[in-house]
Amino acid sequence: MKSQVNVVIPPLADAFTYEVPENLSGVSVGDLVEVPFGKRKANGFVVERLPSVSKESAKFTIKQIINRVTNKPCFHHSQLSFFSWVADYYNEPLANVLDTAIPAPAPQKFVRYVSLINDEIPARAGRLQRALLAELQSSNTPLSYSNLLSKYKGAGAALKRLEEQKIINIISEEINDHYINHEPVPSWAKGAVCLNEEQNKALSLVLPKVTARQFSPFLLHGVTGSGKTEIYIELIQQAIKEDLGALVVVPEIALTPQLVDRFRARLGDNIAVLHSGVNRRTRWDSWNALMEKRCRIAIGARSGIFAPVPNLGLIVVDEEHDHSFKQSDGLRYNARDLAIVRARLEECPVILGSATPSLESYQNSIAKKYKKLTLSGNNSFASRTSISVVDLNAYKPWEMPSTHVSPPLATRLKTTLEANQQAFILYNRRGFASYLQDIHSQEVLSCPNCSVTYTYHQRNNLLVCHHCGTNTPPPLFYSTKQEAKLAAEEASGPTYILRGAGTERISDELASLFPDAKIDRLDRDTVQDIKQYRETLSRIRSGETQILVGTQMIAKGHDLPGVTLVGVIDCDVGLHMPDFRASERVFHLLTQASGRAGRGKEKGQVVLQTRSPNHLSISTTRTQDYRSFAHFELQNRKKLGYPPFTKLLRIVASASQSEEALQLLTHFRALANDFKSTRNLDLEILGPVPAPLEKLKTLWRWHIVVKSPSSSALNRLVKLLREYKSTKKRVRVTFDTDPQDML
DNA sequence: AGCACGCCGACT
DNA sequence: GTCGGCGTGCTC
Repeated sequence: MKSQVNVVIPPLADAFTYEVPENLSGVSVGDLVEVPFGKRKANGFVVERLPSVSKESAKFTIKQIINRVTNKPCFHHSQLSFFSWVADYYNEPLANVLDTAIPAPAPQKFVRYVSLINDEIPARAGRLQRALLAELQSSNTPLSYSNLLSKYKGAGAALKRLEEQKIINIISEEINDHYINHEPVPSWAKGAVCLNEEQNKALSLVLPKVTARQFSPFLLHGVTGSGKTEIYIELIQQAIKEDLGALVVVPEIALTPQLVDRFRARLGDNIAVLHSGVNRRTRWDSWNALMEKRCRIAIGARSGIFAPVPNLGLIVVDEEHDHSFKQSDGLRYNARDLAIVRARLEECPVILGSATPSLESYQNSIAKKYKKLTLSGNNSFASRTSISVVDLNAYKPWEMPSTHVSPPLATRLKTTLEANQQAFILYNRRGFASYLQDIHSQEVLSCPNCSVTYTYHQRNNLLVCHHCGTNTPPPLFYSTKQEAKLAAEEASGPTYILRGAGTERISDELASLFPDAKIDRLDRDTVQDIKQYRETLSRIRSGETQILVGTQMIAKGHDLPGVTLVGVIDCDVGLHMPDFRASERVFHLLTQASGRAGRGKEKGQVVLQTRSPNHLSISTTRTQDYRSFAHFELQNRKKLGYPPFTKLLRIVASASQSEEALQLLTHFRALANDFKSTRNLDLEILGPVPAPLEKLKTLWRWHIVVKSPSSSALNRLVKLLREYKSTKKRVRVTFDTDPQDML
């Protein structure tokens, strides 16, 4: 009897029924299959085996699956409830969730070995055959086919003949262990671990939950260097002992070889690493090793939350405050939030760890939804690092050693360099100048496709749009007002002057202040991929770089003992963004950056330059007072009805004709109002208004923001509005559940 | 997402 | 007369 299965095909929402042909009777849930689909072929995931063959429906004839794309399933049946939850919560087709979660299959790879099965040398054997047999006889293990081929010219035919004569055996073996790291674990990562009292206490609260296989969420609030990683490792060891798996999710940028080495040193090769720098083959092997329990620990970036670890004993989300856990296109999921959901479904403990917890998680710990664990590190960081705030309002321009470096920062840089120590200089803006402005008309040069100004980049002498990448050579411009005024007297027309700054400019200023220092830069312009990023960091580690200038990329949790000074050129960057999370972001950034100072033997120093020294984000960074920051900011959020006290839904419509986008959203607004009053729901509907980035890549954008204490009310609203989505094809609509930013 | 169908304007 | 623009609808 032929069986039937339901198949979902990205990006479609419906499931389609297919018949399983007899030669593919092994097809089961989790398989990726090729199916005939209309007049073409498509790939889809088998999500259901139908209990009995449904009676032939008149609506369509059921077609047969053509083939399996992979020879084993891509996910476990037990993962489906999680995938379905995700699909429902974010209102995306299940097929798209699977498409996002599951890595692209890599073709199978085989290695061939040749072994001797008969010692007799056939009389008719030629010189080549005899040579090959001699080589095989002298070896007591099978030899690599490809090695023989490269060593003996034309060996292929000879080996084939010998195989036919049953003198030798050629065996194929699948290679699927690319996930294993063969590099030796560096010695610094090894060494005995001794947990302090605080760590032991935290451990003792989580361990029983691992053993009991019980859902319980923890917030591990541990300052920089307080030993969070050691706790994770201890817990994972316990999980492994009990034959359970473990899943660790960290921000891509924090997933360094150093971090992985620390895990490897203690947990051996039982680890699959998943991040964007891993090639397709290795990623696929890792996925399958986890599927088949050859490997029990997954450590990955955002999409690692989907890793197929059976019998989960623990989920860890490190640096849980990080915004990169939210995917900002396609399936807009948040890996940190999904960690909680998955832990609940799998019934295991989950730890969210951070030195600066997100206000969402912190509020959950106050509300006793999460159990709070605290590592104060015995205040080692606080006592070893001094943070000072420099009020830029107190200096006249001519008192500044350079435009953006204040006297206190310059002094500390000088002593740091003299002591042969290293400095991080944070300026969270790329490029050389933020914009070019005409001194007569005040006109600012901006991108033709987006509603943002062009940024001037000196390295390639181009005006660049940071949103769509458009670039163009700059017109004639001047660096200072004096120059510009002088030039304006001689010529008519616009006279452009550079305004604002970026890391490129800061790097320049430092080079003229400290001509002998080795200065490096770390931002999206200098590192295009993970490899370059790591190279830049290793130049710091080796001591080659003395001053590293960079954007927020330099703030992530690396342990760089030589860095004793962290300077922030302008803390106010990002403070006045039209976003209710601006204060929180700045606080996180400043605190994380401060944490880079003094991780080694020497005492650390942090210099925060600002024009608003009394701003909460800056004053609490100086006093290292997370608690005060969180409580003040939570009060604000409560007053204004923002998360964590409400849930948000953001609806963005974009179109080449601005009015069309607005029209659709006006219609949506009416539908939402209707929905609200007929169902008597607590929804606050804001907009439509132009999105803060009103024009992006030639499209005009409008948005609606809906606030509600009930996420299910928002979810139902999206389901209702999606029905209408298809009516206007010229307008693109995206629904963002729990948006991280409003741009 | 593809791919086809079908209905209107502009041209070898 | 056709060619081709894209709006609409369907795919087991």
